[in-house]
Amino acid sequence: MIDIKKLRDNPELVKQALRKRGYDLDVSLFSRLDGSRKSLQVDVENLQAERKKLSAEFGKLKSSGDPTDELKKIINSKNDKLSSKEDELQIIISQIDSFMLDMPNIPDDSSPEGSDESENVVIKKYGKIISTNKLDHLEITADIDTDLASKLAGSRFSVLKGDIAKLQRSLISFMLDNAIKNGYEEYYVPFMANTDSLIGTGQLPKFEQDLFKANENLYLIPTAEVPLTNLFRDEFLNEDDLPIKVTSHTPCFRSEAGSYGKDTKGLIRQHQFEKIELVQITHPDNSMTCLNELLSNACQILDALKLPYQVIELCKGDLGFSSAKTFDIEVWMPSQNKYREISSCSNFTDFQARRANIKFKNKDGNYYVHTINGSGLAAGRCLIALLENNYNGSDSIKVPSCLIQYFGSDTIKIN
RNA sequence: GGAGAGUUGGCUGAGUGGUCGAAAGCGCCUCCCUGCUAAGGAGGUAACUGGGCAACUGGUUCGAGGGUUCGAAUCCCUCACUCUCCGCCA
Repeated sequence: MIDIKKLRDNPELVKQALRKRGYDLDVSLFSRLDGSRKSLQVDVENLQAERKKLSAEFGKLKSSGDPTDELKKIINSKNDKLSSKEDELQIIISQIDSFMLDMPNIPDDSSPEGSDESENVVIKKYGKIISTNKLDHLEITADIDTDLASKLAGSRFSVLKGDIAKLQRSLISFMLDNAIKNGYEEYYVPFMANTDSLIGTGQLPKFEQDLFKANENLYLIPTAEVPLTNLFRDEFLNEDDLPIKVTSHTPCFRSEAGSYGKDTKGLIRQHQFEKIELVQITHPDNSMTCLNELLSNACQILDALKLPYQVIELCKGDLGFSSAKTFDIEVWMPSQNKYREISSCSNFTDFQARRANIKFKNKDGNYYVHTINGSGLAAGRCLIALLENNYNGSDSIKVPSCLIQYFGSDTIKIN
């Protein structure tokens, strides 16, 4: 949620900033709503103040034994007026609330201009593309079984067997240990989240169709960003404790509504996948520095795995709903002959902090923190990148040296 | 699943119809004292929000939502959550 004061004071400025990400802000609707809010609120508060005074008088009359009938009549008629005004005000306020909740974050000035992904900017390339392998991960190993998964659950699920399952587990352990080494505290969290949490991080109310709903108030998490960030919801944090760095490995669940026909084969786009998430709760003064640190924390994984990748900076038009600035890390997928997203590292500035009410106090006042997060990394996609890049073309896959201590061997034999 | 207790400020916790946005303690801030530190003393310190250039001045909020009442942290109803005991269970 953006600062409503900013919107009141500079609606045109906000409108222009949001236009760059393709959002058309209805300024006249907002000023109409906010105008009615203002006059109604003044009326309501005046009536409330009057009632307070009259009720106190009533109490005095009552205790001195004087008649109260006349005053009661006056108060009652004021109350009638008050409650109808209150109802009107309530309606306007809830309209303003949903207006604000539907509005995306304002892009950071430093994000490149552009209207869609074609205008994203490559800012770093790492590693040499050496694999000439054309086989995809399903063709390389039979131990990734999507047919079996469809018997169990349906399309967009997978069953991993034997060394492949173990390799994914090794990746997860390596990534977590790396995060811990970088100062993140590991958490184990619920894989379901309530609506307040999902509103806090920005998935609700706008993107309900992307989530799996378990019951009236519970959803499967689409990313550990949700539980990790909401650990701090409605908290006052210690300014000296910032930045707070936390991490967790969780499965992530996405309905992938609207992605029919996209990435239908293999593990690229699944309803359920494993991910290590990095989250930082930062001081607003240095959140961009923290974002760069988090980005390099994520890149370290691919460096260690020796997988070719590139980092791109999203242009304003391609930013996610809650983000002010985003770097995507894309790993080389030989079978597709292109880079695919394996992490998205974003600075949400105070957007999530406002929704989730995460603040710190110092002697000058109360301030919203900034929130930063990114995958470090998506384990499923990392697994297939590893298989495809490290396949020897016939019968084995090389295990990178950083994983050997977890996996227990330097090669995977395949049939 | 059964029975009971609870949810109050940054934290602990008192408060059963008006004098309560709320005692006390902790924490924090300012000052005094002290060679330094510790201890001690004085004062200050909830959040959100409206109006106003400002000084300032209103309103809301005691888990959430309804109700009773001139007036609700306090009484009634519904719901959520937490804890304890019993049952069941990985």
